[in-house]
Amino acid sequence: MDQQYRPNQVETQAQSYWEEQQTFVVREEPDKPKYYCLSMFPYPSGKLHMGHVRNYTIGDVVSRYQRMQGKNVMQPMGWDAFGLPAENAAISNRTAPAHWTRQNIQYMKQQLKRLGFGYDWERELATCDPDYYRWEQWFFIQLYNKGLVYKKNATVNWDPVDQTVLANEQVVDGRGWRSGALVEQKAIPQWFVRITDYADELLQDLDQLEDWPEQVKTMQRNWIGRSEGVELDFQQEDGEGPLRVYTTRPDTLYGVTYMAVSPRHPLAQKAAQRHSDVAEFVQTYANAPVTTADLETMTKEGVDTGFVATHPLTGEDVPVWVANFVLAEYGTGALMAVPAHDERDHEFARKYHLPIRQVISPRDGADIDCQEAAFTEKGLLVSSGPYTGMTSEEAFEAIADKLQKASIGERKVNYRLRDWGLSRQRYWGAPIPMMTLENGENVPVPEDQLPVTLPEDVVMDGVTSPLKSDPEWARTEYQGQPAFRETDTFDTFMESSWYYARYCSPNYQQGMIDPKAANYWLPVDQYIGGIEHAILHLLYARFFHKLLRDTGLVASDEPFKKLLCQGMVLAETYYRDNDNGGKEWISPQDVVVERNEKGHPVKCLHRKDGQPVHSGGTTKMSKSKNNGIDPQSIIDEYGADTVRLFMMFAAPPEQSLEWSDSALEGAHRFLKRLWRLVSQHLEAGTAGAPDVARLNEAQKALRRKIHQTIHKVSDDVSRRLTFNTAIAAVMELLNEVGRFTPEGDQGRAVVQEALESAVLLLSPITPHISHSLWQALGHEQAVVDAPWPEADPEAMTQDSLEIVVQVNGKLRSRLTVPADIDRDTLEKQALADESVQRFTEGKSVKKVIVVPGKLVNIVAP
RNA sequence: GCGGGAGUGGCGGAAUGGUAGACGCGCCGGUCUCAAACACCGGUACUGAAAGGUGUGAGGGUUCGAGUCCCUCCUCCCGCACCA
Repeated sequence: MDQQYRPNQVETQAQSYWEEQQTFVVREEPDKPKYYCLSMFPYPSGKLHMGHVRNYTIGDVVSRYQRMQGKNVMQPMGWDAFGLPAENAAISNRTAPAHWTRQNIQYMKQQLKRLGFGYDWERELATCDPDYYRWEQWFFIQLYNKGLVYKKNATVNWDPVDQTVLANEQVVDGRGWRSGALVEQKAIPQWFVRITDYADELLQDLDQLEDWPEQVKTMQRNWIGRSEGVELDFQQEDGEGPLRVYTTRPDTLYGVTYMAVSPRHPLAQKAAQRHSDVAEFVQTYANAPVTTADLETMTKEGVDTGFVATHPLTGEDVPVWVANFVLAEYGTGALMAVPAHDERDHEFARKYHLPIRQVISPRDGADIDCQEAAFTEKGLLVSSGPYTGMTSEEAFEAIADKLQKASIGERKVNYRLRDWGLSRQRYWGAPIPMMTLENGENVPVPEDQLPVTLPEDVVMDGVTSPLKSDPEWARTEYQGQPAFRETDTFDTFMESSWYYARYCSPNYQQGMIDPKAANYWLPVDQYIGGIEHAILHLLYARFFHKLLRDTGLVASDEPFKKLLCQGMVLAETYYRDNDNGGKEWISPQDVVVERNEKGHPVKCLHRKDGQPVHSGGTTKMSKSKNNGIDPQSIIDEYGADTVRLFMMFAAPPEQSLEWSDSALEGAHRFLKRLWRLVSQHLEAGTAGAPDVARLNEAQKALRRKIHQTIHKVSDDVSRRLTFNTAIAAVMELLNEVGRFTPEGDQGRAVVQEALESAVLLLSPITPHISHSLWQALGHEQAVVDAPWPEADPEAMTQDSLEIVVQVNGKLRSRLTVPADIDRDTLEKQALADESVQRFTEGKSVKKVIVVPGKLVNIVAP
């Protein structure tokens, strides 16, 4: 074999083998256990970034491992092709979004192939293809016919200069990113799907997802935000009937000292007509930022409407305020404020000198001062009329009953989750298949007219969607009468909510999903993607799966059995101060770090001019900080295996990963070392399997290490998904091989076994070099088709063990003892140990704790 | 603001309640070389001559034993519904 490791040659060779053999093309094989491994598909933004490389390497490692387990593995890939960036690129490059997108797909596909990922490319799909989105349109109509879709007014960011709707991302400090105009809120009719109908099931079924990270499930639970409370009326003369509020704490009803409504609440609007200060306030917040984050970080402000409401139990007058922190969309858009027992109400009451009335006291009788701070726990009722003395729980029931009997309130389950708004006023998306008749009635596009195709040959002016600026596109007919097409397109989350199911039968023409294929492959066994998708994408996909199930298209309840959320890819940042007070960011690849003799960094210099630069800390790779590393240049220089190995070794998958040029070189060095060890071994030809009975101690020890490594790596790769520790274990094995002197046939045989094991264990991570080395080690069958090695328990057994001896939990000695030592003997030996006695001298031994095979702890206080 | 994470040598990280720092990077020393690069071998938490002592963001607690579990706090990161 070649003495030198030439990654380019090795990788081309392996890749053409897979291509010729169609290694990764799969179909349903009912007799074989299936494994569906899915990585979140990329948005075709131009070229792969390091985050993609990380995501897809993890998926490929899992897939190749499962394949070696004998599974029928499907690993598909496709393109989340609709979205805002294509429109922006189209404007600046003067190309049509479709053209730009398809060009990017072509380039990125070739990059993915260069990285050696084992995808079944016959299943490739792009969401911008009419063959894909036609089924989405079809499905939307099914939902419409089931009554799960409805139209209502909802607000959007409106740029009054460009006369266009802006995405939240396009609003910077309350202004349109292009025009700079102050953004307004505008209510327009939009389509919604009733995800709240499924809120309870989406919540309940989280318990089924045993192999999802607990943190993701917790985030989804909180996002759905189920709460049990009471909706009740405060009589009110000035509005359109009583003022209805929702509360989870009816036990605090006697502590209500004011009411607060959202600036968009009808009562606020009414008060605005009468009082100029209210009008001004409502006006200010009508155009206020819409994101929840902005809303909730604003300082809490309000104004008295001058209206009063009547307390349903005491009959007292309660003032009604308008407050900026009341969410129009949650509950009834109005709340009863109990400043003594709610922190936000408390802060607001203190600011506007509203009364604070304590009605709950702590169960343990502790002294509290509600004027100083809100007491938000449940407890015992005080100053609450007939309910005084009850517990919060008792009072909840009693007060709810009372309100219900008087027909002024009822128990109500509320969700923080809101229905999913599907409409986007943009061009580059799937057209919503609806029409409006001249009488204003909305009707779905008849099925035989699907798909409603998006025209692709368009010119973007940067302001108006081509669908909206061309009146001819919308003009159509419905049963002989004139009709107008919906010019809004779908939220791109629609496409990414069911792509995993379409991969099972990507070319199926008779329907959305071929049930036979879907029920073989689904659910996805392992799903991998960024943590940033923990809530929205993953919740929408779970919802869609239940919709698919209820339409009879899939049989399972949940789409993704096991979930892995990988961390971000970070890199060091460097900068120099500009003349104009800004910062000039310098690529980490242009910076040399000088170190002192202890290896501590002392200064950072620019590679080109040798002048110092400042270190700006480690952050997510981004254009703005100029700290992105292009994967392509790294692949060109070191090869795909080195990049894959580095990515898997530098951090466990859930954590963020810091880019490091020298660690990358370390990964490359390791592969060169592996290559050299194999090539040195093969100078004397291949060797057969060792004869276990004839091994000497050193050979037995190396063989023990081999099987311990197989055991550890198997667990790391399959159960823990900690590829970093798996690689570390193989490195340890190779370090031992390097120290080992092969003597005779048996010595060479053990080395052969060690090298073969290392190649097999690494093959999911570095498949190309493994392909070559496996061949060189004398195998006809390609490594990709080889089975995963099994650890031999016999080889792992040890005759003697090292036991740690502690005195009062501190390490004092180590004993080498026979593996089958009994407890008493071990205890005696530990107590007799010289360095143990130094610490137990003059003390009485109270207790001895023995952890078999591990440690002895002597308690002698 | 709310919700979810994370904090361990000079750096990335390991330690699945039981030896803190595996493995790698960096650095130091050595071998090879005319020399350099590559490669290989050895060392490397801090402190101390040694015995030992001290160390996992800060403070408290549970335990024979805590980086790991619990409470309070600090810092950083992610998400917040029209970025994907």
